[in-house]
Amino acid sequence: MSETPVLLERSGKRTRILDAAVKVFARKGFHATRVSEVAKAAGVADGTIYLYFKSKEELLTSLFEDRVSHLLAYMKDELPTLPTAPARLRAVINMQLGLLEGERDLAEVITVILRQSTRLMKEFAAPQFNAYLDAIAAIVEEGQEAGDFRPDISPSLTARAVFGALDGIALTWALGRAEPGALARAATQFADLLLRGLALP
Amino acid sequence: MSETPVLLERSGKRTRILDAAVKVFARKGFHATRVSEVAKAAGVADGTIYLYFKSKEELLTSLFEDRVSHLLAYMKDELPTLPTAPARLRAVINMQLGLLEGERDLAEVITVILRQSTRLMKEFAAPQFNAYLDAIAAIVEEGQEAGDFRPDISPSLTARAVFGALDGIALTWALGRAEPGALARAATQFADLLLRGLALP
Amino acid sequence: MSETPVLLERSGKRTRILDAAVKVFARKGFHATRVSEVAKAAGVADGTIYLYFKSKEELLTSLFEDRVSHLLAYMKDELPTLPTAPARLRAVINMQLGLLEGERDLAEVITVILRQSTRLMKEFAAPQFNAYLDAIAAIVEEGQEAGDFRPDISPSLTARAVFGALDGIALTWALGRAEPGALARAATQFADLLLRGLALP
Amino acid sequence: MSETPVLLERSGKRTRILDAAVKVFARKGFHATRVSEVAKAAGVADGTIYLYFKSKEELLTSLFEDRVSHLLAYMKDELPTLPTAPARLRAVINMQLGLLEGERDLAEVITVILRQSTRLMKEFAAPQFNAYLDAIAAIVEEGQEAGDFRPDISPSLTARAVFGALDGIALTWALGRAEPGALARAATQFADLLLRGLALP
DNA sequence: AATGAATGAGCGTTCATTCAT
DNA sequence: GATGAATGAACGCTCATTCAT
Repeated sequence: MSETPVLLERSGKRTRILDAAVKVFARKGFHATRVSEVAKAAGVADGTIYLYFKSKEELLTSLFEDRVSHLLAYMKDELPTLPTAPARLRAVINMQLGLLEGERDLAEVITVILRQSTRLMKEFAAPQFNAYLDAIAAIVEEGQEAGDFRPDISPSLTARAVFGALDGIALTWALGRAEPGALARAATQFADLLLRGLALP
Repeated sequence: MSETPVLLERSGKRTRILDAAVKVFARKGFHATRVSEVAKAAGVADGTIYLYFKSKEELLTSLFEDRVSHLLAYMKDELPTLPTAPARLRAVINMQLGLLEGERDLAEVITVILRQSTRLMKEFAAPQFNAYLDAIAAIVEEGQEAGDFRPDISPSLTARAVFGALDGIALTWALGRAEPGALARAATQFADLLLRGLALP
Repeated sequence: MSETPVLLERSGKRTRILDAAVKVFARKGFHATRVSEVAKAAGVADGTIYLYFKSKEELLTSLFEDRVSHLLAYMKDELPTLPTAPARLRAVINMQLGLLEGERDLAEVITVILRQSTRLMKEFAAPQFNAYLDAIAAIVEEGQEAGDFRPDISPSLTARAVFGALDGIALTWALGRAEPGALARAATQFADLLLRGLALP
Repeated sequence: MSETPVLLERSGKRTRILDAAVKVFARKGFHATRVSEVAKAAGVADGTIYLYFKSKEELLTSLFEDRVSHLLAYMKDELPTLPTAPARLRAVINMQLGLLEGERDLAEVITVILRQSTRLMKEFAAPQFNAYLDAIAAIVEEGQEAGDFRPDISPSLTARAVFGALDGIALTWALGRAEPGALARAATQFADLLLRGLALP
């Protein structure tokens, strides 16, 4: 009963292309991947990719946006409902690692591939990245004000350390160390480590 | 008996090329940098680069090896002389951040550029990276055995988190956030945070 | 028995496409024009164009044929009714320039765009072009036999010069030099110049 | 004894490429010619062309500039030394046709191929073309003031007609009509025709 | 050793054309 | 007939690498 879709999208072709892109990018890296390889993996013609994405680079961008949108939505909607800063911090940790659990390819794309396009990294990812850091720093600050966290540690430094630690955990996991399913356990342990470190003496 | 390399090296041309490479790679990224640009920045002809390095990729590899060799030597020679695991962990932190302090370009190359060559990342950097992680994990393990660190946290996880946190700190610093000179302060704060987190209850 | 085309044509869609093509070709040139642009300007779908024309090139061909058919018909039907060679030559001049007067786009298509497809120029336009030249040469020859024109000038050369001159006049007019409405005046002046040059001493 | 050349140019590689380009462009047209075909015809690698020319389009531009520079130089240096307007007009005619005599390929490039790149035609060729027309118009005007030419014919119209006629003559010659060597004869006849037409009654 | 002109494989992207609906 | 999403062949250009000097 529906009229024609707004633009293309009848079949899940866009989705198929994105799914193919994660796989191929993860295996070969961004620059070493030819657009025609993504097309073949997606089962579409080379040109079809350009009906859905402006360029190879935009394909990577869209991938990132598409997969991370849940995460950002969660940050906006769910986090504020948690009562304390420690709970919120724990939630962020679970979320960032949970996003990747079971999606090794995606993990590799986000931790490694995304950094392969300098332009993309500086113009596109950096702002989102900074916003994410700011959100974490805000939680730390609130915890300090509420007396949950020791006040002598820079929230911004903490944010960067937390993000980096999670990224590092995901990176080694993606590159093949650590057993599958380990991310959940890692999340708990890291949260313990961090919250203990942040606790008042 | 001399440690000096077998070939070339008289004129320091190899060094000039490496120095130029750090600068140009940091500014433009690995893939976006043309070999001819490095040549021009080093004041040599394009072909000359190939007298000292087998390929553009090997140029990046060599850069990494050259700059990180101090760090590895330090790990082998100096660390064991420190009496306790906490002291050794603190030293590693100071070292990794200290390597980069004052060398923003190098920091960017190691935190960002190195990941731009997938092959390099997987074949070359990963082993060294793992060795580094193992060294950190060993310290944690020793600390746990000595009763300095709580025993319920995976040394390997800790290693990855520590490396990632330091890398994340360096990354944001390299990309322009945080004031210059902040790395030293960051090192102290992070060490406090970490050691408190690791301490026995 | 009807002269109307066998297929299609009811809706005047073919005409709409041709009209759109003149405009777009004139503005952007043959190669720089995308079929989809003509389609959009004509208000039809891309594929529709292929119901009326076999290819982009045939679109240009048809355009030429369609617009020039009047001219060729005129040459066959009206010219012979004129009594003298000078009168016929003057008529040809008025006709060739008159065809374009008020149709700047068409003028540009014929003087410039037509030459942009080498194949079209050599295989399609050349024969028609030669027929046209021959017709002019015939007039000159008749004039020489009738004693109206000096006999020492090659009719074929004259034909080429006349066509070229008219084409050159139209070209500069189409490209923006010379005021609108100038073509009629130009026709008269050029006819004076030519007939004087051809006259017996 | 000479030092290294200013930029490349040791061998006549630039010349070889231009020579090859005239031939291939003339045979296949601008758009239908692949850069690799020009390279092969010139006996150089594809990439070499880009050491001498910025783009395929600039190759055509350079061709035009290179070949027409003699003509422009002649217009500036020699024409003014001729005593009367009729002599100067005759000289222009001989020159324009003489440029092409014996260079059928060049003739085709100038009369046909040059018009195949719309951008080139409008941005590059048009100004030079207009300058050329102005030069011819100036001669006609001088002739009128000196009483050599009838005053009732527009110099600018005449210039366009002359250029067009010569272009048309060259075009048919280039496309295969008219015997070789005919251009010289054509020049004389056309000059007679034109000067008679311009003469005072 | 040093040079830098020359090489040529490689690839992102466009767009005329097709065809399932 | 009409549509427009899909196709995939085609090509200009770049740049790491080589090698004659």
